[in-house]
Amino acid sequence: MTIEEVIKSSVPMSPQKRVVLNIGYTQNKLAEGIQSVLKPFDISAEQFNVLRILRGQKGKPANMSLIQERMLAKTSNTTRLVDKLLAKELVTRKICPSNRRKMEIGITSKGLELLSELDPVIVTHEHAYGQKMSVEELEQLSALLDKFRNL
Amino acid sequence: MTIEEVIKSSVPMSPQKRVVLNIGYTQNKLAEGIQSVLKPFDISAEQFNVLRILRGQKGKPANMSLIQERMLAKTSNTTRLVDKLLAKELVTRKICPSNRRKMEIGITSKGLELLSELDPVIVTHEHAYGQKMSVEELEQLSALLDKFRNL
DNA sequence: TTTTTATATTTGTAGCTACAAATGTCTTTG
DNA sequence: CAAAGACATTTGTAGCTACAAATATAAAAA
Repeated sequence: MTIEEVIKSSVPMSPQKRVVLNIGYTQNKLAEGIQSVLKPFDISAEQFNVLRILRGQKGKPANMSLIQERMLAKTSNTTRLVDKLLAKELVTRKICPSNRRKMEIGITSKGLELLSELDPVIVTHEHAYGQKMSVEELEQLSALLDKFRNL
Repeated sequence: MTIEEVIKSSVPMSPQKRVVLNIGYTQNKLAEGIQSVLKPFDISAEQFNVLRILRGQKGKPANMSLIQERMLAKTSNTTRLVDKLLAKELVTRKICPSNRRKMEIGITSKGLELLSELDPVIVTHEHAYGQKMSVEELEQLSALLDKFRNL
């Protein structure tokens, strides 16, 4: 389905507006998919994201602002996400001894195990999209998105 | 900034994954923008969306399922959005006389006035993006997004 | 050293989605 | 007609973001 068919609008629209709608719609579809893939594991997409960031630290503990910075969604409320992960024993949190304003967040082995279970499932989901496109087209799509954002 | 620079990941990733991330990031940026544009008018992006759908009905009242269907976000909780709009006197809601299970939602003149105030502001925001692209590139971007979703 | 300012995080409030269960109304069927 | 089923919407619960205000600690300035 093209975006035109999806919204079956009566009035014609500018290419800009069509792109804006199309990005929104496509992102919705992607998010729904991820969500349903994660659901059986009792973890939200955002919590999953935090776990991946922590794994990326390779042992080094992360503080809250580092996590926030990497989250793409400006003001995801990191405190409350970490609270949830803590309750599931997927992360640890302790006050940084050298600077007691900061927190040191680490991933537990239980957290790492969950991620290694999830990895293949997520890859499968991500690679379900764009199957009908060549690598060149995929790269072009990313390049056009980069250019689109460029104000 | 390219998406690579945004996430500064240490490991290389597949073109598919890069696109997935890029769509998410771009949509975030767009949503933030819309939100800040609507903020002074005390209306959320979702409420704005419902209002536009109602205007599109050109006088015909809409029932809840019609609104839901047009909302792109599968399960936006239409009841609660309409509640908010009702409180601001931007819409009307009454039980459909021919089928009392249904609701008839209409936009008030106050709602229409708000929309006509918002229209130019939104267009300006939408057209801020993609300024550095040709119409052909914008159309190509939409086409690639359509193709990407095509499972 | 005391005050001020900056930094790091948390918390409160309001709005949102996702999903399932509950409610109320119509329609079909025995 | 009455029960069973389908349909349209609402409501409850849990998770999420956005923004601002509050807290706590560290660093800088007077």
